Amino acid sequence: MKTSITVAIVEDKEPIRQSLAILVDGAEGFSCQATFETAESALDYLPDHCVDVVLMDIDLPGMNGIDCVRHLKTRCPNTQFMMCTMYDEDETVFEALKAGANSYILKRSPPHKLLEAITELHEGGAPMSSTIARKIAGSFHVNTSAPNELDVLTPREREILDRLSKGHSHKEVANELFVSPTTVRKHIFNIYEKLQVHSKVEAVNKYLGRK
Amino acid sequence: MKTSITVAIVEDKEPIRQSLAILVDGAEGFSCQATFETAESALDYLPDHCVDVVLMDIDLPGMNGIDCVRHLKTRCPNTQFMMCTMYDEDETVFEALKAGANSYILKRSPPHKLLEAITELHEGGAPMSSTIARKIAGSFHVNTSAPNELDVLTPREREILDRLSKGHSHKEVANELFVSPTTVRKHIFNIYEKLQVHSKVEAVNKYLGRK
DNA sequence: CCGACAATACCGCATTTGCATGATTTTTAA
DNA sequence: TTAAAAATCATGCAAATGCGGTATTGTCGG
Repeated sequence: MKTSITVAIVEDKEPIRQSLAILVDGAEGFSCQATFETAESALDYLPDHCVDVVLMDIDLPGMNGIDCVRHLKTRCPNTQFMMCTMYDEDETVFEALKAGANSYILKRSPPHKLLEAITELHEGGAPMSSTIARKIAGSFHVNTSAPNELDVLTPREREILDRLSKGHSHKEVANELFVSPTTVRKHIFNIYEKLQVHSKVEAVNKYLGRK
Repeated sequence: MKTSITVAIVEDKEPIRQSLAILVDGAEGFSCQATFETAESALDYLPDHCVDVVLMDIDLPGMNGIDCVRHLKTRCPNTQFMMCTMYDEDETVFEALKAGANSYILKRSPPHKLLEAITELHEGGAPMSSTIARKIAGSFHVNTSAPNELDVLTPREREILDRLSKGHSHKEVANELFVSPTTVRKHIFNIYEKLQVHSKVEAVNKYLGRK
């Protein structure tokens, strides 16, 4: 007989917490080990009683679910965290992933989907509600049709800018490329003109695509 | 009667292409509009005959599937691209997402899963094979247990570093903060010592968390 | 109370950098 | 083939920067 997936639930609203617990505990192969009303109580208990999966609400009184995950993840590295919330705002999603969550599903998902997701999470997947998954995938997309400012630079200029971006000085770049420092300075001057900037930091910011 | 999801397939290996086409065309609600052996032939045909979903192999002779997506995405903005490949290497996955793919599944997925994924993709989801999804989610994770180098900085130093990161000079920062330029220089000097760097660009790189 | 630290400020020096002007050679594109 | 663009190098100046030392004031924890 294979052992059940152990689950904990962090959710402040009584009825939801109860029904989640009943759903999990009633299903074959799942075992609800603990439920918490607050992030603080979860932080108190879970580090000493690690479970396989934690269902974490985000909108909690006091500490929110994301910060709770951030703290727990370091103490329970083998626990998987499933954010379980009403909202699908961009920032919340990405903050949760940064904090260490491996799954993000909306509460409106039907019960059987939730159990499926828990299983998938435990088996090494990262189940996401479809709108969330689309957001995440889309966040990588870079619009190639929008002409990149850097296109106006020549390959040589990009080469030099790349080394500047690593913190190298005029002289260092000159040595690396086996050219005169004055040549490098000339290139940098040209780069500044093309990018409409007046210092290394500004140029590097544009190069690395941060505003 | 609702219309079928129109599909195109780009896959160089004959048997796989055939069986995918048969699978898609044979299923209720799906219609395989075209199949291609190469990225080039797909680029030639698809812009004038946009479909709902394209199943794209990555490892193609000539142009690879990722570059093919990059080009097609701008011409068929409403088409969804599903990368469909044997491998799950990190770089490939992220390059595909950057190129505009919304889904990435491994060929070893069973047929019914593939059809499910096409439907989910068409309905606004971003179906991923579980190992892929985990990679993507994990790519956001920042290890908070590793003490942040920036923690050694005082609030004032961070304030100054933040302005430096925007490309401001000593003097500008001094004016913004209503302190003497020499004070700012002293702070910067201290920052350099704490972060073990020797130039603005290096300091800003550390501040913005880019190596 | 005292020591540690943060924030403020100044002086000075050598180097780096931003900006201007000009020139030669090679490569690329029209 | 001819013109434009890119890459190379030089000279010079003024300002910005990196590095070192020193000093005053205020805050905070032991």
